[in-house]
Amino acid sequence: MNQQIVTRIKCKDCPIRHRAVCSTADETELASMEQIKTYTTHRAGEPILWRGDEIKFVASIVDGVATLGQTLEDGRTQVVGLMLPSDFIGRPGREKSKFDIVASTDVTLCRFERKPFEHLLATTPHISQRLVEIALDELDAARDWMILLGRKTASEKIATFLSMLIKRQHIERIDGMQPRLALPLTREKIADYLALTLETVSRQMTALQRAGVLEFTDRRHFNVLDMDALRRATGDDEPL
Amino acid sequence: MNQQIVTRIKCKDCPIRHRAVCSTADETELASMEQIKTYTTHRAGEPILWRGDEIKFVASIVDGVATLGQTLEDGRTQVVGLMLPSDFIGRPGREKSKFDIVASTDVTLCRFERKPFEHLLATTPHISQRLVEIALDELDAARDWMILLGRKTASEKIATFLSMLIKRQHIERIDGMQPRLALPLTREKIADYLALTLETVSRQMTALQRAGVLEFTDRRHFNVLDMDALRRATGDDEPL
DNA sequence: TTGAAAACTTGATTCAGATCAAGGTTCTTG
DNA sequence: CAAGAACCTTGATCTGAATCAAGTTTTCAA
Repeated sequence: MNQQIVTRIKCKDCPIRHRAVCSTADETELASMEQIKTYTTHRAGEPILWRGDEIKFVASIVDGVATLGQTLEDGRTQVVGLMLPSDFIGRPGREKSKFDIVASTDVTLCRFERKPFEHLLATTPHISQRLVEIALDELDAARDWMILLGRKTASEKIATFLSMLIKRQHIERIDGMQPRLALPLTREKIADYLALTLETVSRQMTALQRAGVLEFTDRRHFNVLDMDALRRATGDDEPL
Repeated sequence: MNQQIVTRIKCKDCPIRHRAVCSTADETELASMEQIKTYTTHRAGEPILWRGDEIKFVASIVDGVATLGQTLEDGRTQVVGLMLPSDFIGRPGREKSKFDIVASTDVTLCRFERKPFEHLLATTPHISQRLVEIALDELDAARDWMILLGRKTASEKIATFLSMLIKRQHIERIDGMQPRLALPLTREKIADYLALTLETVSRQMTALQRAGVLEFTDRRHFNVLDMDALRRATGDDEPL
């Protein structure tokens, strides 16, 4: 596991301070977290943790994108989670990872050894409460993804994926400007996340472009031309 | 919502006492839970909570089976969770349900008004710790289901579903006896859970019977004749 | 007890997306 | 900066499961 320890950033200057597992921690609590944290970076494509590995640490994603993946015995794979900045990696109270975690872009982690973190959890209600919220939010997200995997068509899947990226990266339309997005995954990884093939992903993205819904500036960047059309193309009811 | 209040059962005599959200509660804590609980029953087929409804209560399933479901705007449906005895329904801290919850067999719930339960959570670390465990276990289960929905074939889906039923109902093979199982869902609901059609579910079950893996005694009951063959038919790696 | 509805099975046909195939474009690195 | 490797696109064909169809069996209410 190729990784590199980088300079510590002060928690109060941290870009994910207000959204991560530490968001509800007060100054004293933050000080104890600061004690036990380490920053590491992982290059795009490198594994962070394999299925079956001992879970030595938990972490928040500070920057970059990682995938949580599953594999069947014959090699078919499914990405079961997309981890963006402020998301929490690892599971307190579990010895071994059930999933492969792979850096999809260059990733910076704010890492805690598992044992000290578990101690912190047991003694700091603010942090354990935040972790419940995070777990329940992820559970809702996983269940939303289940209807996508089970019942949506290829074009609905692509539209839902792109809408989700826009929503989760907190990208807003600023007076008339159309949102511009970077795809953090290759066509192949998008296919693994949506349960399609890379050919189908490619074709459906081309179709959305031809329909005038969006416009690719290069293979990994696009502008949304018609946000409402994209929303309608997801097949979803209005969100609650 | 047709429901019926039934006689209270004492917590210490409760069949799910050792597995539900109350499992780590001590005697004092159990006493406070006993204060605010109510038992209700729901007939097979009746809704317990619709998507968009205000969440007035949370509950443990004492007996029976309920489904958590999602619907797309054109009516396509996906069951995103199967709730068995000791499972927890509802989400503290959320105002409205994101899912339809429907009794699939007759169901008995041990119910708590949401607000008093949230108070209990905030003041009873044992219960909130247990709720984190439950949420994280459900998250793992949801992610396991994602690879089924995305990448498994129809026959692997059926084999996985039947294996899961055996595992979650804690049915053991007792000296040579083959496990006998009741299907708690109709073919149509199984199809909604596995993202298949009811016709495909029917055909694949017939195929497993013809292959000698299992044997139906009637439409809702079967014996497993070859547990190893069933396990192999799931397509999974060995579990960790 | 019986008639209708619900649940299930089996067969024929269709189709969305997979697979197979052949190139084109953009990175990477020596 | 050249060449190989990744990554992506587009086309032709195939296939697993959906859809359409026609029954049979079971359940349940009147």
